[in-house]
Amino acid sequence: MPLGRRKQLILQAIIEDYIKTAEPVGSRTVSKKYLTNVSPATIRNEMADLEEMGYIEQPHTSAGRVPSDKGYRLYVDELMDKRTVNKQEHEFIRKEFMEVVGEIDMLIKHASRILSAMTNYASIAMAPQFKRTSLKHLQLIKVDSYNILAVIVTDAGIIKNSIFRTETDIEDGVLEKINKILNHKLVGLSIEELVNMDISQLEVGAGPIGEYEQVFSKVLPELLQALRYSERVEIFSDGAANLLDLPEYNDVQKAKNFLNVLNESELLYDILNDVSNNISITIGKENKIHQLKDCSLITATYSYNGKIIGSIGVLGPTRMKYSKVISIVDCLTKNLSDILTKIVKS
Amino acid sequence: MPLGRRKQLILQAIIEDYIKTAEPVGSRTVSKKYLTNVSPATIRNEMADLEEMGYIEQPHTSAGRVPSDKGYRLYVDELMDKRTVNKQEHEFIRKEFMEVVGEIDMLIKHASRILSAMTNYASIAMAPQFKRTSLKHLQLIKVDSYNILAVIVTDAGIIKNSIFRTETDIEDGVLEKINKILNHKLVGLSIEELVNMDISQLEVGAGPIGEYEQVFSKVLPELLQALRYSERVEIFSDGAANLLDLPEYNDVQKAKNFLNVLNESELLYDILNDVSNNISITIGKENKIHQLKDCSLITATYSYNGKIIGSIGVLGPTRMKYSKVISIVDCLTKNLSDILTKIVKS
DNA sequence: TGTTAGCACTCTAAATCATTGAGTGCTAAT
DNA sequence: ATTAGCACTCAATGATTTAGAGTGCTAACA
Repeated sequence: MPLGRRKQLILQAIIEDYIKTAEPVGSRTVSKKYLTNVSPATIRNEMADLEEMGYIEQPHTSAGRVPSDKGYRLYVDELMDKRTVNKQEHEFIRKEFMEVVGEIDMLIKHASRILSAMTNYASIAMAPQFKRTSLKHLQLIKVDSYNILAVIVTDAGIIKNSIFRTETDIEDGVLEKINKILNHKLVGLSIEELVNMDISQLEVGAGPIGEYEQVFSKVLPELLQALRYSERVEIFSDGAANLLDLPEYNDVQKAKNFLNVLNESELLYDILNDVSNNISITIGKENKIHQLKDCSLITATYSYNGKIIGSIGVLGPTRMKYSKVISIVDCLTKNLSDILTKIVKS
Repeated sequence: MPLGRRKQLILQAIIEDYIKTAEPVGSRTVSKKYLTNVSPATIRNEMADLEEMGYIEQPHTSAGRVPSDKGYRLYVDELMDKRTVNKQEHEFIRKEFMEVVGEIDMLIKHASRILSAMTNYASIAMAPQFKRTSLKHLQLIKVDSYNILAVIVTDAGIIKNSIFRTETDIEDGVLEKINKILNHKLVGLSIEELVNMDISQLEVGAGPIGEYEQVFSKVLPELLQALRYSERVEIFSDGAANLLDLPEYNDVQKAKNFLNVLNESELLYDILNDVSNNISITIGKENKIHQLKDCSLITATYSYNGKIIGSIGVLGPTRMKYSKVISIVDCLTKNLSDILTKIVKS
């Protein structure tokens, strides 16, 4: 049953007023501020219908109405005005990204900070997923007689290091050769392929490898181990304190719940990892994590060279400024993708 | 004026009871639970004295007494029973450290997590300060025609990477030579020395350098830049949510203040950086950061090969379980130092 | 002289109660 | 179909009371 036009307007009014004020919205308010040519009584009737349909709820008999998750969902999908970032916001994002230097993880961390600063909600971000990138350069370095450092460079400028021991003192020249061979064989493969690779397949390869087989059989497993270990991805979050300003978190217990989630990298990883669409919006109980049943989450992916390598998002109350947040998240991830792609190309 | 013995006992009783309960302590309580052979009236007299001397305070006329910062200070310095970690705790720390793998920063992060889990307060930690370590190995790697990756390995297994561009396509052989020269000249120097080094001094050095001067003059500044940039040290914190369980943070505003401090890496860096003694205890208003005037901070340094390279600490209310926390922080940093030293040697 | 019992006094926290007002649902009139 | 009118509900607010924990002081005591 498609909602009548007036019902839509009333629902929209209720949601937008509630987003602003966090107070239940009464018929009088709607009539005065939003639908000035309709009387409160009429609106009351409509509201009763909307409640019956499950779009709004009443905290108690003598209070106004509050949007339900279903209401927010309709709002986001159909009712809301979809805005884009304004000039100042766009400029702000651009500027903030200008002054970033250093490792790529720091760039993501910074992006997270920007996001929480601009939205006044909490933000979470996942550093580029190593496994989604592909090998660009690999180098084994002899740090001292018994320690070898593997340096792995992939797409998007991600660099990983791993130190491991060997019992035998490998000659510089040999390592040099091994480096050449490995790079020749492996560069261009995705890390995911590498990790699942059958080592033996490589070992029985063509000519020159056999010569160093001993060293290989020592070094390769360690290298794969390092690769596997690096699959773990850093998770950042920022702006948790912002939420304490919101009336819904006046209850310290709720705030604590929330903070606990933000500290569980595993959980956040799960949240950020199952993002497939470009922008994903999760409202209240739609959330898999039950601790977040009063929260909404807006995430978006960022990519390198058109390939999705990570995601970043905003976590706030269901009473969220959806339109604003969506536009900001969208703009931010686009900028982020651009920068990532540029950094490496330029 | 040295406090009389009985006054000491009373002060100790008040502090320990207050640490447990967070409720002002009355004369009756002290008489009943701690000094059973002294009447409440007598204790009242003593308490009036203690208050005059500034060791305790009265929230309001008809309440019990609460320790002042000065009182806690005396308690920590002279009154408190100095305990050490018990077997379970010791075992717990040992075990937790066993299963750590991966980068050194992760080790510190994990240490921070252990600390907050064991104490139920918030913990902060500083990753090893790059500048306090010395160069072990340096390698420039050609990633592709125009990008060079500098890998810097120092003491305690710290590894830093930096990618930079060159306009000229440097030959592999040349880079190889430069690596040799740089390592020969620079290995063993502390990063601090390196950073403050006069480049020209190196450039006009003996024989073989001249040959590659052009390349050198391109590469060295970038390298120094990378070193300087790496001086920034990662700061971790954990367990902030623990504090929300404490009655003193029932006030959301206070909690927010606190969280904000924990998000300001700069502030935390300052806090952790000015640690000179092995263990340092800062109580309430002794703290330089005014936002922490209701908190106590216990920090300790950890070291590699006897050289201090970082520190880690616990942040909680002034009503902190000093003895317990001190023993845990002490044990943890000792273990950490051991492990750091072992990792690299073994 | 140090200690203690007794007592009046203070002040917060909790409980109780009345009041206010925002908002509703229903009915009847338009 | 819309709206004015009205009785009703219920949370929030504030005033008032009560209870009790704790103090300081005085006077008695060892």
